[in-house]
Amino acid sequence: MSTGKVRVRFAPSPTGPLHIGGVRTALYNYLFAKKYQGDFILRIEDTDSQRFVPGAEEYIVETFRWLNIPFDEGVYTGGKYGPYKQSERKEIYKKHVDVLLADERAYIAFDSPAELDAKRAEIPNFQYDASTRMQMRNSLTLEAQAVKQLMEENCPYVVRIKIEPNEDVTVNDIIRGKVVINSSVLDDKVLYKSADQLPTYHLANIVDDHLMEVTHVIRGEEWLPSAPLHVLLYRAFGWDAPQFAHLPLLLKPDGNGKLSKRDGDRLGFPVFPLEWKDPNSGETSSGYREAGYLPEAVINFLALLGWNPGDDREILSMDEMIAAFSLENCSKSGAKFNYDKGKWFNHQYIQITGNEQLAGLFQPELAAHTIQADPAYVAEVIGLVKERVSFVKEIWEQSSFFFAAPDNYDEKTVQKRWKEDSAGQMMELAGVIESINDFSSHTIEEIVKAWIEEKQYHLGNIMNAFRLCVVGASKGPHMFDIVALLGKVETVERLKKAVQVLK
RNA sequence: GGCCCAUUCGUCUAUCGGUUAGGACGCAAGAUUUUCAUUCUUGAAAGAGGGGUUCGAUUCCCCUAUGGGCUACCA
Repeated sequence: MSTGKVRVRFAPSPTGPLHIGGVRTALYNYLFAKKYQGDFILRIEDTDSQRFVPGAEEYIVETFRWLNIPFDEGVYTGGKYGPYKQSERKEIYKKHVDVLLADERAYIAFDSPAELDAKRAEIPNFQYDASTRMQMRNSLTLEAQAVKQLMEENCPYVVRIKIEPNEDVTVNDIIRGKVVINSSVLDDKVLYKSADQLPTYHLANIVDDHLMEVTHVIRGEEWLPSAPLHVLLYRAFGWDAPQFAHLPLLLKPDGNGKLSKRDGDRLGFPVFPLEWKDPNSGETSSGYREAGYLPEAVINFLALLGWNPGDDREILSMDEMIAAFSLENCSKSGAKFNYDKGKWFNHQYIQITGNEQLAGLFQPELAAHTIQADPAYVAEVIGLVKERVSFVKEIWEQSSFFFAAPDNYDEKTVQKRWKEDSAGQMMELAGVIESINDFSSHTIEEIVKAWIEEKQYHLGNIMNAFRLCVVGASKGPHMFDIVALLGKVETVERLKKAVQVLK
């Protein structure tokens, strides 16, 4: 069937913002595909018309655009296996359902939701399967004539798979090994829904993966229980099944259970890649992008949650991850989401990101403070403060004094650092600064320190007072770097202003 | 309830029968420093419990416990 080329897909459902766990699943698919020079496909699984949320599809596309994870094929990208949106493949599914029906691998069931509920209430642990199907209203129990008539009367029906009982079904999972489940515990799953005349996930998934020549199905662990059903479906069609790999889930940082939207609200961190405004409730959920994360950091962080490169590296570029990726190195157990580590990753990536690029990302923050500054100057400022921030938006609190002179002076610092003779010394210092011609950090430092030595002043006292005057608080980078960047005029002005205010 | 999956420092993980059980985040202490950070060094910190198999189990098997997932005309 296939040419041997690796083909994997990410197949989200447009029912809301993409969960960060889904992003990780997509990432693993991408890494795997690229590792083997294969194709990475985006397929939209919108077979649930009830839960469709407008904007969700665009959100998915925007997410991977931001993360710089391109699809080789799929919705918006195109490709020769389309359409890539399941709602546009109705006839394909219908045709395949008919094949199953003709082969008696599936049957038609007329039981209404109410009848099913009644049955469930009546029989504890009721399951629609070989042990119960003969008590129900379906094409197995009804006369052919009756079935025909019901269909002509447009009586709602579903198509169910006919699972033969008592057979051990084996799923070979790359991550977990052999998983064996007896077919008797499986139920006759609905393959085709009457409500919206669309297939369920199970049918659509198998048909599409086969038709799109998907070689490896890499998905979340929540699909493991239905994998035997999928194996049986492939067999019913007479197709070879792709290889399966079920990824462990992302769990809550505290307590138990899988990571959910609520955990983010509760613990104060995003669980979505991008900010999302729910069109129905109007509620807004925060996203990693808006929280100031760099896409590379999010990717690196997520990649290491459930996978390791086989050595001690923690910071890996996309190319390095692709080269090192293997499903065998994925862990079997769920990973608790550790936000602190994510923060650390972002700090690391801020350090290796160019100042000009960071300056661009910092622009909105500057604008919010009504600051207009030369991009080159902003980049230089960022070069001085980047090592003390973990997020782009933290740059402002570390660098605001580069853009405006302090209009007040931190009280505690004043008490601690502003001595009796500070005012006089600072006026003297202003004079020294004014006399410097080569205004480089190094030269300023040399001259100022020489002056301090000559006057027998206490280095700490002078420097701390100096910092208070220029910065307004006890923080910031190397003092002479600040002064050099601020320039002579501005520095002297700030010294004089501070002396005036602080007496 | 039934079925399936999992279980190494607080967290993410390495170990593919023999190790002082390694790394990272976080935490603590120290060093550096004119401030705040950064950085560096050091430290504390783990094989769920019980049976086997084996000369030898964190590693293989079984049981128990715990955690997780699934159990819809949702994906």
